[in-house]
Amino acid sequence: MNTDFLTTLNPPQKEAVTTTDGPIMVIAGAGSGKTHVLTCRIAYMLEYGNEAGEKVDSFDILALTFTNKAAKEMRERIEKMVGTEARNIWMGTFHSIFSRILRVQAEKIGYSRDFTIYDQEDAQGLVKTILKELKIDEKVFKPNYIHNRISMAKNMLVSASEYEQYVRDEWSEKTHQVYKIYEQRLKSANAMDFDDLLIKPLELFKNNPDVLAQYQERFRYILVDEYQDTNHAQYMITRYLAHKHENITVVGDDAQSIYSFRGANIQNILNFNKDYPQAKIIKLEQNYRSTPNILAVANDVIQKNKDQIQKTVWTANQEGEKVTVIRSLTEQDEANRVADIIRSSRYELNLALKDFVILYRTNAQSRAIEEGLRKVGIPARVIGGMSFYQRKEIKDLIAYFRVTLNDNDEVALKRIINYPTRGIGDATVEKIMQAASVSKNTLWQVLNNIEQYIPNSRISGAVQDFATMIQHFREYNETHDAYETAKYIVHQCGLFKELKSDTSPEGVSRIENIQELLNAIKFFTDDATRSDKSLSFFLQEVSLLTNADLSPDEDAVTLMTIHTAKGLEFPVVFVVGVEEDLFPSKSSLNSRSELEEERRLFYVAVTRAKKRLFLSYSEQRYRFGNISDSTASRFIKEINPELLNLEGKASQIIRKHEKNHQEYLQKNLHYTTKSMLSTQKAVLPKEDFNGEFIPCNPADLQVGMQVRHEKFGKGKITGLEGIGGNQKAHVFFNAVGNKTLLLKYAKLMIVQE
DNA sequence: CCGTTACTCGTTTTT
DNA sequence: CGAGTAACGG
Repeated sequence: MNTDFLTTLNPPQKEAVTTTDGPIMVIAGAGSGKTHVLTCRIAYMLEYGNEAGEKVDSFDILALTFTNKAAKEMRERIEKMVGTEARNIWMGTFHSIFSRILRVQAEKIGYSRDFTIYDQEDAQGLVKTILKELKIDEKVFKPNYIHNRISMAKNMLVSASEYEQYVRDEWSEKTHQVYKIYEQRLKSANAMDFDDLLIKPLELFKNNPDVLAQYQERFRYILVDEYQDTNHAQYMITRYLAHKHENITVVGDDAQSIYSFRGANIQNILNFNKDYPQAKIIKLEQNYRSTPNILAVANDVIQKNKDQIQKTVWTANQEGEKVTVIRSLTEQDEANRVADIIRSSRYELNLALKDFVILYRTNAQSRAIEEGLRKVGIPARVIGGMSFYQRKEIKDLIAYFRVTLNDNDEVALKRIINYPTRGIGDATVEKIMQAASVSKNTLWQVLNNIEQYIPNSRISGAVQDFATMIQHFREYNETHDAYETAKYIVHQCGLFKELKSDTSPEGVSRIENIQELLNAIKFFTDDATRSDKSLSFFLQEVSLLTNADLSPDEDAVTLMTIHTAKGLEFPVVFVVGVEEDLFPSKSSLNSRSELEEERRLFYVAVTRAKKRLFLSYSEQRYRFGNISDSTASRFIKEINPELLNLEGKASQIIRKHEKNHQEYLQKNLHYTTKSMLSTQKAVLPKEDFNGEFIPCNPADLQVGMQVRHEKFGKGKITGLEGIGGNQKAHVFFNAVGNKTLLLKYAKLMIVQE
């Protein structure tokens, strides 16, 4: 190990690294080398031991990070310093670490270890189902609002029954009603939502002192990064675990607390020394990232906030340029100007495209920017928004995996029971749910013995077939790894066939996405360092992925929300849409604390920049399809004007570098973005049929006959099925391909050869 | 039962 | 403008 690393640290950094024992709070200003300190600290403990001179075992360290990516990077850096010992450290997000622990301890809290994790969409879907069942108007009581209230309650450790005491209006009353059933349904689905991954460990610890003692002993050294964004449940977890040894280090910056909307409590960091009166507080105030100008802008704005820990972030870095404020007329204009500046300054500063980032307040803003970059041929990578694993086709396939592994997964089951369509409609699903709830049996039992619960039903055959198919998947999975099982399911469940028949650009891209998921699973199964190659384990990992975790390494400009950019740095940063009502967001103007959070968000945005920073606003912006006027954000007005350059000199620089850009385009002509895929629908070719349309008697139809349909034109019957009113014909139409028609309604005319 | 069409309503931010 | 839902016709 390189023993010189201590000399690379400034005095407070060194203190943060070498003070190994007892409670410590490190206030790490933006760009103060926090990650470096954390890595050195862990390496130091492993290499030199604690203050008593004992070596610290890598298995005894628990490090909680904000994203899985941060954990991965830190682990790699530690491994470079101390070797493979680094692999034993428990390092990851709260959610991933405790889902791991809950798998092992599942039986103790009444779950089985194959429990499913419901993401936001799944959880909201369940709330919606419950609202429907309770006949509560979901137009008024929106599922996402109700779910949000439930989630907040769970974060605050208020159970469904305890929630009753907070009922004071119609909203809280309905929330209470739904909350109770929501919890039951999660339980009977053997599922946990994101909040449960933090609450259930507390339940486990409370009811099993021996288990708590075991983990307290194991995690002798606890480290929590981004402590300013922990919520109450996370706070309680750390208190429980640290209670015995009190070797807890929390690292954070109150000025960067930006997640209160999901329950983060800034008081956790502001009150740390009340919880641990003997705590040592170390402030890292020297910034190594940004120019003095950029830092001055950040400080100007943040000092308007009342609630904060006193600190002075400063830098010894070289004087840079002024911060440029870009003012545009429209959002297209804004996008064009950003694109222009990128294509000129990349040559002027000799930067790669991935050195540029464009940050915005809301995901919806990415479109205009993407379009502007695409026009001049600059590749862009949009992080977040609809991420890969949230796409419909991916979620559909994953729902098949989920049902295969956990047959009580209600949400996943509903999603796939009739997709691709197999004749089990809403009405039938409703009946099945009813039967399960009345008989107090699981959904799976009902499905498997459908005749017993819903006798003489028309659709029992279809339901039985579905159940048998899932049963096959389950058996196959027992003897195969994740990739083999996934491939088997894709081809057997009908999804692949369904998508293959769709030849539109979106259909093709869906097939590609399915293929990409299979590749990801293959990559997972081929990973030699993994011991568990089951589909179950793959799913567990996938459900906890975050935006920041997906990082293909092509050279492209990055677009993301400011929230996603937390913890990152870029040579050149554009903050776009710095307008009143957008940033600060309109909905934050009701309270001082919400406005202060917006200001912290602005602080985070500004402090991502190393060399150059642009703040951009437009005088007009599309909102809900209408153009509306906007003005510069109050945050811009809070900056000392001397730090700002109000007019960029974009145009001259562009002319100077236009030739370089043209050469670049020549070399990269193949470049396209996904957003270029057109969404146009297939247009039916006009047919030269002018005769009178006379529908035939369905009984006269035979396989192989040429027929004509009023809308679809000419086709050939490829199959007939069903009897009486339920008779269907499969017809291959020249214009639109295969269709299944219910002959009760569809009129066909026999074409005489 | 299924697909198409007409309307409504919304944007914070995410593990 | 676009996603998502209700209503309807085949």
